Amino acid sequence: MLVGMADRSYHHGDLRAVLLDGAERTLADRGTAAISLRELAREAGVSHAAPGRHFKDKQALLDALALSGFERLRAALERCGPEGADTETRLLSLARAYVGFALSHGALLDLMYARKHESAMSARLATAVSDILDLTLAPIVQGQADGEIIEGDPFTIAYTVVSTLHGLATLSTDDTVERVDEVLHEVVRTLLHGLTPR
Amino acid sequence: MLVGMADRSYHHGDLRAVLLDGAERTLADRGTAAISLRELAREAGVSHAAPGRHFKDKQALLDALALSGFERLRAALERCGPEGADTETRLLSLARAYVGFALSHGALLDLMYARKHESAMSARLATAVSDILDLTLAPIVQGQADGEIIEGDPFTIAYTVVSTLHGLATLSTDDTVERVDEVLHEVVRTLLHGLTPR
DNA sequence: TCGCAAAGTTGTCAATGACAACAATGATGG
DNA sequence: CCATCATTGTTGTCATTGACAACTTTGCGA
Repeated sequence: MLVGMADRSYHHGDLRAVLLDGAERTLADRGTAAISLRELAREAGVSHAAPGRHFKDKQALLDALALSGFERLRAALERCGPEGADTETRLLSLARAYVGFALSHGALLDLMYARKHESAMSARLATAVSDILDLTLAPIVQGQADGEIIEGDPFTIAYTVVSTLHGLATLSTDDTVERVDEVLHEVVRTLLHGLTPR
Repeated sequence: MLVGMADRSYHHGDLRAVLLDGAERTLADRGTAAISLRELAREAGVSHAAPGRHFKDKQALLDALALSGFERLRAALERCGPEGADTETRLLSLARAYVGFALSHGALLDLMYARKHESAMSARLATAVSDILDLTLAPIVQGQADGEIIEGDPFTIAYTVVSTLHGLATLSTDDTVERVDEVLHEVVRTLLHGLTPR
């Protein structure tokens, strides 16, 4: 039985990652409150105190999970970026990626933006949020260079865009994918052209 | 000692409300995980099982708290509405109220939109969200009637506006009030006039 | 190879949420 | 007026949990 090296001796070798995986699964289908260090330990085939070697706290594990979420969200946003395209295409692509992440990792997104992280970790999380902001900054600056986006502090504009995407992603939970994509188009259109008649 | 009728006999008379108040205080300064039914009971001067008479579950208490949050948010949005004003003024007012709520009740807002409520309660919460949406629908419809807002499904437009406000409110936690108000203006301006040059 | 740090183990403790069985209270209707 | 009975609170108990302390195994590097 080489399956997943189920029978290791003493040293697990990969416990930290296994704990994070298990925590994310529990988070996704039973919520944050259902995450139990002891249960994760049992599932990993390890003693109840073993998780303590990798996470000083339950909160430390949640923080690590949040950080991992930010890294994956950033990767998804980076991956989706057609750099050469026009501003509308780029924004639509970003919006789809963000909302897509929210739809498939809703509970994780909640955790990522939860206002309860440890102070030591919150600096790293702030950096992670800032990285996300930077990813939307690029299309804005490019758009301004091309004359497709109005003048103004690009940081503020990017913040506006991220706010909108994040709000949309947060609210897009119960609706169907079709409905979400419809609203998503409208949101990007509004961002670019506004609500007032031209 | 008549202070707060500290010595009632057997029947507390107001336990449910006291528990909710205590839970909200704990939520605000120590986070959701720190809410303990037993601790709330102790603070209320009541036995450890008494909360069970009012909330079948810890989750039931959290759900009730979320619902109360939605009611207060709705009240704040209703209260702020200068009905006669132009669209920009109304939207700015709504945005200030929403972000103001987020700044003073951040953890509660997280709880309100947390993806983990009981199915029985989630219907009521969905209604609460829908009520909020309705409040932004009014200015949109009015704006359309006045020719200040473009044609189009007012529900979709309102959804867009709420998304933006909610995203802004969610992200406006660490920043200073001045910064928030600056971004808030930019967001409303963008909503109305768009990011592309005219 | 010796020593030591990393990683895992057992044992324990107080706190918690949930539940069951019981008691006090006060409202209602006969 | 008072018997009944639902409401609300109480005590007792249990399994689970997070945290910690003390100890062991492992493997790496000086």
